[in-house]
Amino acid sequence: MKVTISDVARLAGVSTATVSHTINNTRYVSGDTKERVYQAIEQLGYTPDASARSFRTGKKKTIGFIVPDISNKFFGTIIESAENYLSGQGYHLIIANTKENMDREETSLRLLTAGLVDGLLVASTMDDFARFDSLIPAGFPVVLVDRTFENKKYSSVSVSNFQPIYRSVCRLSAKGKRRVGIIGGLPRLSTTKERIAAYRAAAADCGLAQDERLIRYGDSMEDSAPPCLNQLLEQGCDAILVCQGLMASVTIAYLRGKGVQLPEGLEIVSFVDYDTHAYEFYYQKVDRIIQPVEELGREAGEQILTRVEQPDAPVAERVLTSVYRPYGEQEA
Amino acid sequence: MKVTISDVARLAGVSTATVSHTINNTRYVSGDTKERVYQAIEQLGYTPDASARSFRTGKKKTIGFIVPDISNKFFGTIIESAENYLSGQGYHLIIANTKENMDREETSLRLLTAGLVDGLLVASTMDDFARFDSLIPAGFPVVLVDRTFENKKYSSVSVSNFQPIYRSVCRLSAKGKRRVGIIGGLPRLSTTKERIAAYRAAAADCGLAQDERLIRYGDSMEDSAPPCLNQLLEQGCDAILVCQGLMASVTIAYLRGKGVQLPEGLEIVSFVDYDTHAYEFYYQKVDRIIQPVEELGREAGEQILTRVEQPDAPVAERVLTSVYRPYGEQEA
DNA sequence: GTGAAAGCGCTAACAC
DNA sequence: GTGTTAGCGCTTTCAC
Repeated sequence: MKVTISDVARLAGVSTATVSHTINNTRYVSGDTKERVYQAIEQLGYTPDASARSFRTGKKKTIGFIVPDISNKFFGTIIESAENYLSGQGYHLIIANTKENMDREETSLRLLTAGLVDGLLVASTMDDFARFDSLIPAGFPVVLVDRTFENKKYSSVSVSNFQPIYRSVCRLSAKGKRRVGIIGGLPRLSTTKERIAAYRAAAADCGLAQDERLIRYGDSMEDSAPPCLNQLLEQGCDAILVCQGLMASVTIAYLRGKGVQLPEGLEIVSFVDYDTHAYEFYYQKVDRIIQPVEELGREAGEQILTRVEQPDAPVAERVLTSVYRPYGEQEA
Repeated sequence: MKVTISDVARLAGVSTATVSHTINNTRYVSGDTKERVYQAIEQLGYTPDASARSFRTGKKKTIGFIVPDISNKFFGTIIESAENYLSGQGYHLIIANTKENMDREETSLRLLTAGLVDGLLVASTMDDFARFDSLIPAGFPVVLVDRTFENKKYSSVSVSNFQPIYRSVCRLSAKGKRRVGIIGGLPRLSTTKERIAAYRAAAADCGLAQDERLIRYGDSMEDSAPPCLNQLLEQGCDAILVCQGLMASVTIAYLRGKGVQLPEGLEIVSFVDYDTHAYEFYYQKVDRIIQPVEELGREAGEQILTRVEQPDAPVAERVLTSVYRPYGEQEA
């Protein structure tokens, strides 16, 4: 049968309170008593029951992370980084995958806020803040990751992409490009909106063609890139920005397959979701916008623990910056 | 404050037992009573507390998954697939990342088996079965994923790689290749051992050079491939097998960077960890061994629930098969 | 068809 | 410096 704290107490000849305090270092216990307790624990092979403990204390030592796509290396890396931080702080990580589906997100939100986790990290796929908000119990610790809402009720950790997008459009313009296209992610996401806004602003400021047909939206899944790309090529684009890592990889591969020479035939600016040397070769003719993915994950971990441990702390909005790295330029 | 089952009972004018049974459909409740209970629940915004429930029942409705590298798309996809199955069955997934570190695995094993999860999926990085085994409480449901041990005490879901490796070596031999090299993963892993064994058997059977210097081991991280590759090129290899997806991608990129033409300059056989069209172009000159990654994840999910729900079921050893796809051949 | 009440294993007042 | 004990919120046996 299961070994409980009472078994240990009995064998050690002390009370359960003493055993508990010994284990948790929560009040003074004499060296001698400690010794006997540890011996009993050892002898019985006792392990405190985590669910009894969390039931009693109300602390689960667990954080939930709702992501749109676990198998996407961008999120995989964020998860890794968050998990690394959290496990170091004695927390566990529960993962829920929404596949960019709002109903799945709703279900996960309901399940995870029902006493399963102490706090929630969410890379939301919702377009509607009110809907999202209605699913979070009052006072429940939440940190938005990567994707945010206009409403700043919740803490967030995100990446600012305005500057690198704006800058790359200007550079393309200076190089004489006139029809610059862009492939964004899902239109409802804050990240996409921000990037498209930067693109629009820069195109206007630089006097480039402003044509809605130059703006295409994918869904960040790999198969969505080629159709967008074809449409942009039909529009006679001389340069294209791709706003998401996986779509960018596919785009580059696809262009090579078509025999398009980079950068002569077409200039590409690409988001890179993670830092890797693996595709350096493929990217060496492509301007890159490199997101601070690991920092995003760690920061998300830090933020959520702050909220869990100090629920009344002011809402924090942390914005990290991407690095813009034109091809040919050396790494810093 | 928190709304409990007693609050609901009081408002509905019934006992807590009735509320519980109504929620859980666990004994007959008259339509009328049901109605009142649901109304009270609605009115109070009651949600049953998950940790009280799991404390009481002993069931956490949660499975742990210990993986060596979350950010690796191979594991990311397995996790996604397992999570998809498990969430459909009402289970949650807790992730722990070991980074191929045995001590981290030990820590995770200890933490997760201490009443946090109902069962454990493990893609172990341990070389020592005894050590692994000693960390699992008697009768605790465990399913080994991808990586197995000689000892068949635990259920497992893995991929058989003997056949595709053997076959590709034979084909290379038939094409006149004489010095076929191989880059394996971590030497201690069952997957690596199996692949190297297949390579050795085939090299011997086909009368190829059997030279230990043709066998190199990486660590499945991307930076480990180039050194291995350089050593093999120095050995005058005319063909190379790469046993892991990420290392294969790097290898192909690296060879292109060096100006090596595939397959004329060097023939490559590569493991592909996941099904993607993204790199079709890069892979079109490379023989591929495609692992059934999604099936691996789903099967792992099924197996662990079987063990959780029927702890006395016989140990199951499920071996899936990889697909061998020489370049130029169409997909089935 | 429903209720009363006994705990699950642990923590943390409170008491001495 | 340590013990006693009251629950945390829920499920489930036993009773009617």
